[in-house]
Amino acid sequence: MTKYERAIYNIVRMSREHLTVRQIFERLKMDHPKVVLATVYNNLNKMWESGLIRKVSVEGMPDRYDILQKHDHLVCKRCGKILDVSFEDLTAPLRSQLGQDFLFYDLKVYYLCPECGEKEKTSEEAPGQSI
Amino acid sequence: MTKYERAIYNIVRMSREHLTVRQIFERLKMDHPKVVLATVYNNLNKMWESGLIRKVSVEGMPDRYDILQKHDHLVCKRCGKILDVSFEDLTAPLRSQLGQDFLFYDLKVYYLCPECGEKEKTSEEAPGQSI
DNA sequence: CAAACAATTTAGAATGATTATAATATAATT
DNA sequence: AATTATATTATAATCATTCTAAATTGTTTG
Repeated sequence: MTKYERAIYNIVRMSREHLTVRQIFERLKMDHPKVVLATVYNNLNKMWESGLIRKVSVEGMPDRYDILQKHDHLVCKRCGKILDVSFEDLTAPLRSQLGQDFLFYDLKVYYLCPECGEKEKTSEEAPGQSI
Repeated sequence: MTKYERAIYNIVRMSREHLTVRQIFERLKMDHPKVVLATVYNNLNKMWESGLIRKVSVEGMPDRYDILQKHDHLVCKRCGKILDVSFEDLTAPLRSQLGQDFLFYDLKVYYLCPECGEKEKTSEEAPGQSI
């Protein structure tokens, strides 16, 4: 592991949030002011390809990264903020319903976070919804 | 509904695949050669915001659109191709585990499609993986 | 240690997706 | 028909991401 790879990995690992590439870059620059955005992309892709980190995508927003295996996500459909949650494991029932093996699954539950729930009531300019 | 809105809606509705904006644009141009990409974006966003169509995002790929409510997705982790599947409904158990109401959920199961499963064995240049 | 080779980083250009803007065209309303 | 509102066009602008080639660093081996 190179020094940047390790540093990026630690930023992703230590963060309670789900960081975008740009946020990771900003944090990395605190300790390594000369680093360049492409390096962050290179290392994130490398670690993603090797399965070390996970990419989380929410429609219309840049991908985010996290590290913890085995958890699900609670996503605010309005502001896109993500919380970790752990629902009961679905691997076995999904495999049996699918009738074949698979690699992993991704479960997101969309809701309105407390702040957005408030705003939604008044504002007519809501960012949008899914499904 | 304007003529473009209706036409775009029908393209999304009729397609067996999950189309990207660009694919929808290409199909729309067959019947309406003068239409412009921004119109496709405008109408898709409008229909997405009003809940008429659904946006499906897979990490690292442009968003795709579909129409059917109430189904899940089987995604090839290598090429990103999406198939519709219907697992048993999780609304009730998720709500009770979460302890609160939510808007909807999104369940994706990642696997290697037959073509990619083959390639994976040989090629050392695999596009990557998640989790 | 030094030469040779491999891998990483940099800088910046290139590509793609999406949004914003202002002008024009179309549709709806009085 | 005149007025107003809404959609569409044609760009330009903005982001996110990838690519390229050169420079740098790291590793291996004579």
